[in-house]
Amino acid sequence: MSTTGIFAAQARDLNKRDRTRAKLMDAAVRVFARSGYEAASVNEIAQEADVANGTFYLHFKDKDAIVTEVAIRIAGDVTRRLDAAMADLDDAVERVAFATRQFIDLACSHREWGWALVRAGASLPTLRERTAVYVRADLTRGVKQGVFKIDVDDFLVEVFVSMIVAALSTRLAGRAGTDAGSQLAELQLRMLGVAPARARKAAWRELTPLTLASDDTTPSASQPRTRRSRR
Amino acid sequence: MSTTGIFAAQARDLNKRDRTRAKLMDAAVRVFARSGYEAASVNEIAQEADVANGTFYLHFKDKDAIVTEVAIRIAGDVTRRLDAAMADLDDAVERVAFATRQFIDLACSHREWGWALVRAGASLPTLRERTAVYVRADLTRGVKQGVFKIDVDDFLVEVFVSMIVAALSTRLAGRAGTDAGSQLAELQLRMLGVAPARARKAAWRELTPLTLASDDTTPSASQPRTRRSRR
Amino acid sequence: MSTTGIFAAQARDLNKRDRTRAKLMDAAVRVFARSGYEAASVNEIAQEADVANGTFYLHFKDKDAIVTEVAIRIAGDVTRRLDAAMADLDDAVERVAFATRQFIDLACSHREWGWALVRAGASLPTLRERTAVYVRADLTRGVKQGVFKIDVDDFLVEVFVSMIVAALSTRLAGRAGTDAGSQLAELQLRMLGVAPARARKAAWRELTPLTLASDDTTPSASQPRTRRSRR
Amino acid sequence: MSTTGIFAAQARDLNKRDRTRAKLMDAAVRVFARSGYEAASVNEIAQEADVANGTFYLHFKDKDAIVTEVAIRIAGDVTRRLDAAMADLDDAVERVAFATRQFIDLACSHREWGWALVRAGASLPTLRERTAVYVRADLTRGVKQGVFKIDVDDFLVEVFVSMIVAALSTRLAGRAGTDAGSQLAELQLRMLGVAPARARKAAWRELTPLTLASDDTTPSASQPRTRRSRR
DNA sequence: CATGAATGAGGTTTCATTCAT
DNA sequence: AATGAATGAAACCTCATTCAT
Repeated sequence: MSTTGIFAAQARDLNKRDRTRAKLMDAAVRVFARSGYEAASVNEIAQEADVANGTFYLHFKDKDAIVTEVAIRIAGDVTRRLDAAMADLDDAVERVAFATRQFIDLACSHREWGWALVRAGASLPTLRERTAVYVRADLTRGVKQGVFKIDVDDFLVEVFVSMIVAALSTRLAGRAGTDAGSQLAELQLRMLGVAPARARKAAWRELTPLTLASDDTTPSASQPRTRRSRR
Repeated sequence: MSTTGIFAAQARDLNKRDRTRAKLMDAAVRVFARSGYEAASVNEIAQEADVANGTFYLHFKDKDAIVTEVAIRIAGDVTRRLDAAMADLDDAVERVAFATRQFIDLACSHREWGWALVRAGASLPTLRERTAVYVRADLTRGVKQGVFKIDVDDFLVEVFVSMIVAALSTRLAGRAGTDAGSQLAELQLRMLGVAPARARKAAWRELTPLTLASDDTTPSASQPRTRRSRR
Repeated sequence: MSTTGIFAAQARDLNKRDRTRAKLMDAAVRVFARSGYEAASVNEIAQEADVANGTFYLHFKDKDAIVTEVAIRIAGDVTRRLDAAMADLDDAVERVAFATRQFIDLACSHREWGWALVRAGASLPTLRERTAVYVRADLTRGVKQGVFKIDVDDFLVEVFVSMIVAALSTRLAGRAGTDAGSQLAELQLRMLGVAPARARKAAWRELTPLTLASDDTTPSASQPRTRRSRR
Repeated sequence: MSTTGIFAAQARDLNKRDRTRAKLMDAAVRVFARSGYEAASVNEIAQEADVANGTFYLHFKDKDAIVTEVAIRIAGDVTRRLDAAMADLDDAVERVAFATRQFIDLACSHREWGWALVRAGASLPTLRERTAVYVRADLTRGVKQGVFKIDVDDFLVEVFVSMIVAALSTRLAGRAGTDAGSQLAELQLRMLGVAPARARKAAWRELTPLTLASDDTTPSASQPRTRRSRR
């Protein structure tokens, strides 16, 4: 059960068809993490999911389809999670620092989709686009609040997101420590025009780790961990 | 001549073997630019180079070999070019701004290898590593000069390089204008801790475009183009 | 039915996978018979078996694998058959004559694997080794019975087996008659030191032809053909 | 000079064309010995001969042509050599024993063409045919002299030659000692109907080793070794 | 729904042979 | 004569996808 992937956990109570579908998606994430999108083979995914290869095509039109689906689901899960956690966070500086750090930590605590993100991310425009929306919103908010001295455009968003992916990759590869998120957040805030002292403070503030909803499904009251101290 | 690739241009006067080799390398760059490294096939490269498929193997063991060779050559050409142009530039702020901007402009004026860099860069560790050396040197220089407020480590270098690639990608895709280099340089300098005003000034200073040596080699005294405004 | 190969006949009642595998093995035997091992191509085997080329690789890693499998199966079938038929034959002279003759006749009545043996035998060390065990046993038996005046070693066994293959080859090529087996057996017995008269008698004794078990498996009581005159 | 092949040694004084041709033939022998005929590539032969690959085709139509040529030359050299050495040997028993033993010893002292014989012999029908003529002559002689009790036909000759090749192979592989020739000769004589005592005596008689003419070319009077004691 | 054998297009790689130099 | 780069047919093998069960 602990080795069961996120999607399977979420689908535990659904019908068989959906459970098989979820098994395939989890398998895909693991395989993409291992080998990247191009090198992943449908057979490998099916095998990893412990179903016959033909079964794959009952659930997905082709390899592209599962990638897209996985990307959408991950993006959805994560942004929903982050969004909820930041609901009462108004300050753009804090939001950006929080989102960057939590995203990196989240991806690192689910190494498989962290790697999938890094290894297959290039082939997942959907993922980048969906993420970009949230990034852009927070950057714009910061401009409106007068704390970010930048023009928010595609260019900036792209650069901003790439920094996160680069940080994630370096951290997953073990070439950065657990405070990679804080380091990056500080760099990003300075880049956006936030005063160094303020950037540092926001980036290194104590943080309660998030977990993906799925993990909670298991026991019930065991995790009262949505309580985060917000400034 | 304009359709002839860089390598072929450089090999114009060499023997047939080397000219074919150069044709293959130019073709590889075009194909990588078009489809990325993974999707590129040896046959496609050979076809693009207008040689028989078997010919490829007279020159390179496999796809990896040509990619490595291409990466080494590009990295060599570019860093040699940039290095020479920055020989008498001492100020780290100016160096970083100059290098970032010229690199992006250079890559954009050789769209094919610009795209190859973006599309296949992940599979070109050699390229990243070789580039990283120069980046690190300038970042360290800035720290020593007291203008950068950062710790220089793998993490920072990786993030820094990723920003350049992201900017390049956005610009090549037409989602950023010709001043993408300046925009990015400004962001980077602020990120490194340079005062905003100073960052802006260095990033937007007038600049004489570089060209790759190859294009020049032919005529001799014709280009007095090492004229760079020095602050 | 007569064009169906031995393996396919044996696999008639098995599942599809095994039947395809058997078809491939039969095809391999035919192709090896036609062109020898080296010249045989996987595609040719697949084509001969009337399956897609990719199908080959679902069943065998490469040409080596199928050749080994075929060799093991043939060696198994034949030695099992001969062994059973000689179960109550104690006299080494009779055993050697019987085995040599039956082997050659058997291989000639299954021309395809006879030729495969001859054409690909060199690449079937497994086959030679497995056969050698039985040969050696009978030679040793003869020495113990005092009828063979030889040292039994690798050298002798190798020479002995080569004689059989040479005889088989000549007979298959039509340059020897149906009594090639007897001729060879007589030569071999004399070579081993058996008195000429005794050699001749054993080598030319009337003989009931054997058939490979496979042909029988299907109909049950229909073939009371295990009637062999035992001396 | 000692590493120079036989053909090159023989061609020392010829014109350049013939020397190159000889180098190619020597190289072919070495390559066939290493890898067998099928696996040998023209490029490999050319490289071994230290000439450009295109040069091969100035001398031989194709791979088959050089094989045939080599076979003819070797067969010629050897049979000429053996023939000369047996010129005054009348007794068929002695001739057969002598030829078998000298052939095996000769092939073993020129390991390269010994192996070439074994590895590529199957593809050298010419070689077998040319050898067969001499074998047949001696067998027939023995029948006429009343010492061999056999029918001389293709079948017998084929078996007889195969025994020699098998013995040679076993010896080259190191699985038989230096007296393999004698062992085999004794077996063959018994097989042919020679009385065991006589067979043994002829097969184990003291023997002066032969060498191929080529080796002599080098020094002059140093080898007065064509003197063989003949009974 | 699920299975898993089979398909076949398309990739990789080798090598006998040709041909411009 | 010799060179050696280039050719292209043909081998090898993988894998997305289909289909009979």
